[in-house]
Amino acid sequence: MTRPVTRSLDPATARLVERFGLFFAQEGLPRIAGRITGYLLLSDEPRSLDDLATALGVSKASVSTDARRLEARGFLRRSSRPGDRRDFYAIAPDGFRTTLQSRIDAIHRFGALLRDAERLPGATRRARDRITEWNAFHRAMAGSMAELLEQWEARAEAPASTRRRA
Amino acid sequence: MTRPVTRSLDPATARLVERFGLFFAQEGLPRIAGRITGYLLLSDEPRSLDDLATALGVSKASVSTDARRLEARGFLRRSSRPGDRRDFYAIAPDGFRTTLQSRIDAIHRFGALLRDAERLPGATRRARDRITEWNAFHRAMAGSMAELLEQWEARAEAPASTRRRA
DNA sequence: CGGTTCGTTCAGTATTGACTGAACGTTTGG
DNA sequence: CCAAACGTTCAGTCAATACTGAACGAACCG
Repeated sequence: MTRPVTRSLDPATARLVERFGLFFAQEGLPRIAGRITGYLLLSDEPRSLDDLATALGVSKASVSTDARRLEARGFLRRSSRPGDRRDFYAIAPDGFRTTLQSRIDAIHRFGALLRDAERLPGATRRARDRITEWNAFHRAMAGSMAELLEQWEARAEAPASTRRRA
Repeated sequence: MTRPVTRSLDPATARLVERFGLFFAQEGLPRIAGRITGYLLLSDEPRSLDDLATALGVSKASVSTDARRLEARGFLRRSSRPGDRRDFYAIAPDGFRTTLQSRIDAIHRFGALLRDAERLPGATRRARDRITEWNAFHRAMAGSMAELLEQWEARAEAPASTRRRA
């Protein structure tokens, strides 16, 4: 059980994991974080740092920092086992929930900026109106995302039989 | 009319514009792009490249590339005036629309990745189910954003009298 | 035709950040 | 105690990119 990953991944998996890395990089996040995410998404059991490092072919230092960063973002969950000193990482069950929440927070921070811009003494009437419209749009967007979040949580709490798929 | 901006901004405006720059930088975009956005958001008339450069205290080269990049993203609109060889930039009226659309596209690209991961031969049942759930969530999110977009366009097309302000 | 005024491009610099190997402190087990 | 196995940290390297000044080409104007 939980056989350690001593060798690299098979080509097909490696290619897919790499695509995760590239996607993350395109979004401005470290590529290794993407690879970790892709690999853990396909892993059933939580993986240790050494597992991740050898499977992905990167240094343990990078895995340590990136995994911890992903954990801080709520994307991964760190677990430990009795009698084992290692840390294990797995995809957090509600990972996207935390991610979406941080996106909503960012929108609100931008909204605060817009609010201050709107109140600037030098702002003309037209500028104020334009900013107000932006603000309304962003508020609507944050609201829409928050609503989706609530619906999803309600769905997650519903019994599996009432959903299309578990 | 359209008096050129030969000197820097007043302190309060400059501070706010700088906050836009910092916000953009935090989101992984060039800081100057944020400053341009903030400044144009407060400007009534479109601004020339030289106006932008002197007002923001940066080189014209930077303003040229960043303004063009923002234009490509649909964030700014470039205009010209008869008898004037200069280009003028202003906030695009439907700027957030294009921005949101590109966000939706990114989600769909990620969805394609998840679909491929789901179909990976080595994937176990549990992994497949986990990925399916992720995919459903992202699809719901893209749908929610697209819906918001439609609603907003409908609102934009409505006569001004039915809205709070034009 | 020059000379001026645009915008863009290009080479170069500086800054940021990803990534690594090695060192470190801690815990476990002999 | 010692040695091995953890995770973290730190100095250093490397690549990407933001930003600049100067050069460039095109359009306009005398």
